[in-house]
Parts: sequence; structure tokens; C-alpha cells
Amino acid sequence: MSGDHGPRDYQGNSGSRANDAHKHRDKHKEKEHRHKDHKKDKEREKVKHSSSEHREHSDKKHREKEKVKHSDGSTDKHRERQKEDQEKRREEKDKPTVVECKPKKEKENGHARERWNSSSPAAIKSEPEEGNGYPSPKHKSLKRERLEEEFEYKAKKIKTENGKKSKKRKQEYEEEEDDDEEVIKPKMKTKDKKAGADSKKAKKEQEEKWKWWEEERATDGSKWRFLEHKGPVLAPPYEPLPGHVRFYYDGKPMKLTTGAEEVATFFAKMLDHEYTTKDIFRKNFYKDWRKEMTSEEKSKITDLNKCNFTEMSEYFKAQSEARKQMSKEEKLKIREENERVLQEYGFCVMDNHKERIGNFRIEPPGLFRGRGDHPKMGMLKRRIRPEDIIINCSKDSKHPKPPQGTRWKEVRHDNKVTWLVSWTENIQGSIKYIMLNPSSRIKGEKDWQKYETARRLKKCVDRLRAQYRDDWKSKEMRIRQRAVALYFIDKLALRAGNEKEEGETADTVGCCSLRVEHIKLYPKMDDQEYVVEFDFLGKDSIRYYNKMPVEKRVFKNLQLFLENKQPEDDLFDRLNTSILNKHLQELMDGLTAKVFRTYNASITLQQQLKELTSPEESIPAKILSYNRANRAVAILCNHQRAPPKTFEKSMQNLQTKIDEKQKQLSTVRKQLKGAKNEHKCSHDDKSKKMVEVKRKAVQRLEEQLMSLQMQATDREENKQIALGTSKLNYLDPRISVAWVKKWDVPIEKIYNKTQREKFAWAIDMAEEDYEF
DNA sequence: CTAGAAACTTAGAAACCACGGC
DNA sequence: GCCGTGGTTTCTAAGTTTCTAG
Repeated sequence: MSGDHGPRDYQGNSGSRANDAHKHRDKHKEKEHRHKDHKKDKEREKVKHSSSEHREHSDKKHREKEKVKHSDGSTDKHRERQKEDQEKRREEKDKPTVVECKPKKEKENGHARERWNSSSPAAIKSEPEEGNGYPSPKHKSLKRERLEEEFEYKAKKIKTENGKKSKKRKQEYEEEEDDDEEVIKPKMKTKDKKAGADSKKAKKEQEEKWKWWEEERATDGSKWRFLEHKGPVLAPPYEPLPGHVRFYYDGKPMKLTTGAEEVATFFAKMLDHEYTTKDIFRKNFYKDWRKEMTSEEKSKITDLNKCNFTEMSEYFKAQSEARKQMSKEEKLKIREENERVLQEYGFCVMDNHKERIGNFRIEPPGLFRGRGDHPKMGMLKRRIRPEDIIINCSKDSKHPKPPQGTRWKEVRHDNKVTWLVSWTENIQGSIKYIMLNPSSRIKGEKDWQKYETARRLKKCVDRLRAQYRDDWKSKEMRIRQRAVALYFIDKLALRAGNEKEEGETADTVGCCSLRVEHIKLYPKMDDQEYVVEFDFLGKDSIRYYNKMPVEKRVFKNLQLFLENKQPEDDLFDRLNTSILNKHLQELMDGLTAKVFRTYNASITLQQQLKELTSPEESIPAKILSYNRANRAVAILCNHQRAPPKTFEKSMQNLQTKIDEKQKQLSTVRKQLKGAKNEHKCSHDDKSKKMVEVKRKAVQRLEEQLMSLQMQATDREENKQIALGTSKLNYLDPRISVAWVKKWDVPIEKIYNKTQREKFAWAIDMAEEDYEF
């Protein structure tokens, strides 16, 4: 599969391209294209039966040959090996069943509180179940009632469970033992026996590690029932510069008013960055800076080029240097203070559990750093005040207090959303949120669900593929476009590609927003036929470059789509993400374009792991195999990184290490030989021991050398590829966990601490026979 | 329906930090 | 103890999808 992907380049080399595209678009007024000429549209509406079309039809016999090879390499011989009822149950959970509830008077949040928040077992007590359905999301007022029944509310200690619950759980996690205490114990039978033995530790662990995945999920669209937090940490106030640090205008020192000075420091802090040399950046900065100046300053400062920020810049550099040089005690003090803030603001209580917040600090003011050719780079990101901030929490929780003399913009109690704090950012006018950490229940459930959806796609992907292949022949243009786009999304793992407002963001595209200029068609290229070349900037202005042979029918369709279009016209002019997703939704419940990325990524990992892992290899070799499988996915998803600046050097360092090892090894080998000879002669104990010692040494060195070589290969192959994103967002962690268990690789080699926290659910539940 | 807002996931870069070699 | 390096964590931009109002 990785063979499908051509060489890739980096953003850097493509900068000029991006610029050109921009100019181009400006010339032809975009709007005219967007609101398309209707006559033209109608002409295009139906697919003409052109000559190519006829040829296509006569092509039928070749269809067999044309069978798509999917990136997972499987033409669907996946034995559905999953435990069926587990599956079913999952799915039930996924879609809430509608059931009528008998109307009951609603209690508002206020009421519910003691019960929800209470940790007393009484509060959790579940009533006898009536039916097994869940309330319809529409019956708002009834929900609460049901919720209480539905949700077995467990107190912090997930301890004993009574009949009903354990029955349920058992069905779901068959392997689970009846023993109540089992809940605490990690299910992995391998190492963690200690947990059970050391009861003190176990108790502690039990509190820390809440297994939310063993509990029922709310099905009514509510995200929580109780939420209490301390609010955000605001950006520290601006500290004016000391008198001796001056700003110069036109060579002369000039004292700025605090407001203007603050913005100037933002620029000064970025002086070393390439940004500050860019025209747009400077222009945007200057414009916004002027807004902060007094009229007097405005009249004096008329040219950014005459501004000298170097003294300020030097000052900040010295400051950060000084910070590094601080004594141990000072550093410790700072660390403790950070820890204190973290403890106070970094956690919230959600539904009886203390959960880590992801980003509890409000973004400080500064200059906007857009990626790629962003038209807004350099604009002032203004300071967020309490008056800009919306707080979301339980009505009956202790509300966070705004700082002395200020007030929040609003305090609301919306349990249909997961965020704790929000504010509107001034650059794009979008809303920013404070939400929970990936290890939290609320994120984890969603993540799990995401992979379950992808697994459902696996079950019907053949059907869908057959369908879109069929649609390539449709009489309707829109259907053909949809089908070809879907083919790209499936085969190349492209993103959906929403339309974007021009001039607001960098000019990047995804599948549906591809333009004519982004693809080139080659009926013949080298020894291949029907090659499509993609070259465009995707998310984060990362270049996507790929050449791929496509089926003839796709090729012909693309030619058709290109007819009579300008380079800057949309390739799929009758398609957008909402049309596409609506179609997908009809094909499978919960299916959207991005599910294909998840599905293809995960299935690729699984299949690559199977292919690459050889049972007899050493652990380091296995890890290399794992990373290679991971890499295949990263390449599929086009997850690139700029080669680290120190890459060459670090490679060299590793190489010298390897050379050294090799030298060592050969000397020790010689010694071993010598020792053997000696032993042959003397046959005494001492010489025998010596042989053993040397033999061990050789073995150890060999292992070390091997490991180093693995590392080197790994690093080399990884030069421009970022594994993290796919690992974190696209690969069903249970695949990795299963692999690790199967081959006895320590999980730490695959997931670091943070990752293990995020994937705790998978680590706990996946056994070695797990199949995606 | 459509447009725009809202909510949430995905993304690479930068900042930070821990650790091993000198 | 210092320093460089590489891994980890933080940061926040940039996507996708869903929701809502007209």
C-alpha cells in the first residue's frame, strides 16, 4: 500500500506554489465561480454520452480486472472473528433507542444535584428497569428522570455491584470474574498481580483509576450530570518594561504608553522568527499596533521599518537566560507554584469523579501565528477578560469566582456540551473552549465510539465500495462526482474538504474542495496507465503530493469533470461535504467522510503488523516492525513533519555509537577466542569461567549493537514522518494493545505515560486476540 | 433547504524537561 | 555541574461535523 504513494515534498518547497494559486484566484473573482453560472450548470447536469462514455461501456468485461485494491489490501476476507454479542451491545449503545417515557414532572438541575453528586450508595440505587429503551432526546423534560434510573451512579469507589449491574457487565465483558474486587485489578493477567496483593496500593489505585468503560453510557445526549470547576486561569497581566529597556523610533529612544508597549513586546519577542520578515505579518501587526497607540504615538510612528525593537528583544532573551540560570531553590519554588495552580485549576469534578482538564489557561494575548500563507498572520490576538468568558457548570455546583471587581460574561448550565469555559477569539471570530483531558471519561467514550463506528464501516465497506464503483456510471453528474470523491477519500485517505471563506484563511483544500489546478491527468506515464497526479496544500498547509494510477472509469470521469473549466474552478463542482456526508449517512448510520480515514488507518496498522512481525525476532526488532506499521499509516494519512534541525547530527551521533559498539564487539570476540584457546590448554575452572564471561559479553554487545542499528533504521525512515498524530487519533489502540500482549512487548515501548492514560480503556479491555 | 455558529477532533510547532555523557 | 539531545507536554491553529435559525 505504501507503494501507492509517491514521493512527498515539504511545505517549504511549495511556498511559491501557494502564492501563485492565490494570485490566480484573485484575478478571477471567486464569487463568480462559487455562485455558478446556471446555464452552464444545467448543461453539466446530466452526463453526456460522449465517445469516451461508449468506450467505457464496452469496457465491462474488464471490470474484473479493475477491482480496486484497497489500501488495507483486503478484498474482504476478514473473518469476522469478533465476539458477536459484544458487538451488538456496543451498537445498541451507539444509537439510542426511542422509547416513550411516561411523563413525569421535571426536576431542574438543582434538584438532581444531591443525588447525582452524592457518593452515598443510596443515591446510586437503581430502580427496577422498565423496558430496556432509552428516552428520546426530544423529551427533554423526561430525560432527567430516566437518567437517574438508567445510569447507575457509582460513587468514587467503584466497588461492589449488585445483581443487575454485574449481570450487565458480565455480558459485556465476558472474561470478567465475578469477584467484586476484580474491578480494581487490571485485567491483564501478566505482570500486575501485585495490585491485588498490596491492598493499600490497590485502594489508592482504585480511586485514581476509574474504569468508566465498565459503566453504562448516557444515551440521551447529556454529557454529564454534575460539573464543578474553578474556572480558567487568566493570562498574567502585562508587566511594563523597566526604564532602561527602550524602544527606538528612527534611531531615537521613545517611551511608549503601556498599551502600545505591550503590543510592541509581542513583536519584539518574535524578532528572531521568520514571521517578522513576512510582509503580510508586518502589515497586519502594524495595523493592529496602531490601534493601540495614542494619537500622539500614531502621529510619531508612521513607518514600521523605522522601529527598532532590538533592545526589547535582547531584554527578553536575557530574561529567559536568567530563568535558566536560577538556583535550585528558585526553580523549585516556581515548580511548586505551578503544581499548586495545576491542583487548583487543573481538575474538575464531573459526575463524582475528579478529572483532569486539558487546557485550563486562557490563551494569552499575542500576535496571531497562522500556518502557511495565512492572510491574518501578525494580527493582534487580544487579551481575554473575565467579561469575555462564559462559564459552564452545574447549577448546583460551587460556581467559579471571577477575579475581584470583575464578572463573567455569563454562567450557564448546559449539560449537552462538554466544555467548561468558552470565549470568542477575535481573529476569526471563532469560539475557543476549555475541555477535559484525553484521559477523561468524556473524551475516552467518544474516542472508543469513534473506533466502533470505524469497525462498523469495516463490515459494510465492501458494499459501499461496490456502490460507488457502480455510481461512476451514473447518468447524473453529481452522483459521479460524489462517487469519485468518495473513491479518493477511501483510497487515499483524503480529508473531506469543506469550503472556506476566501481571504480568511490560508488557501488549503481537501477532497471536496479540490480544484482543477490540483490534479493532473496522465493517460500514460512510464509503464502505467491512467495516472492522476495530486499536488495541493492540505490541512496546516502541508503539501500533499502523490501520483496514483486509477481505474479507467475514474480517469474518464475526471476528464469529464475537467471539461471547460479554469484551473481555479472546483473539480467537484456539484459536490460539497454536506452532500457527501448526507449520502454516507444513508449508507451507514454514523458514517461520515472522516470515518474512512480512521478505518483505513486502523485496518492498515492491523494488517501491517500481521505482515511485518516475525515471531522469532527480538524485542527491538519487533518495535521496529511496529513503528514501520505505524509509519505506513502516517504515510497514508500524509502526516509529515519538518525534518528536525538536528537530524543529520543526531544521525551521525548514533552512527558513531554504532561504530564504537562494533569495535568493542570485535575486541571482545577476539578475547573470547583467546579465552577459549586458553581453556583448551588449561582446562581449569578459571579459564572456563573466563570463556563464559566473554561469551556473555559478546552476547550483550551483540544485542546492544542490534538495538542501536534498529534505532538508526527507525530514525532514518522517520526523518520526515510524524507518527504521533496517527497513533493518537487514528489507530484503534486495542490493535496495539493486542499486539503487545501477543508478543510480550512491554506496553511502555509503544505508549508513553500520557498515551497510556488516554488509552487506559483499551489497555484494560483488549486481549491478544482482539480484531479490529 | 442554507448559512453560519457551535462543538468537537486533529495537527504540527514550540516549549519544556529529564537524562546520559563529559 | 553543565550541556546537548531527544522525548514529552503544551499550545493553539485548523480541520470536520453537528446544530440552529431563518
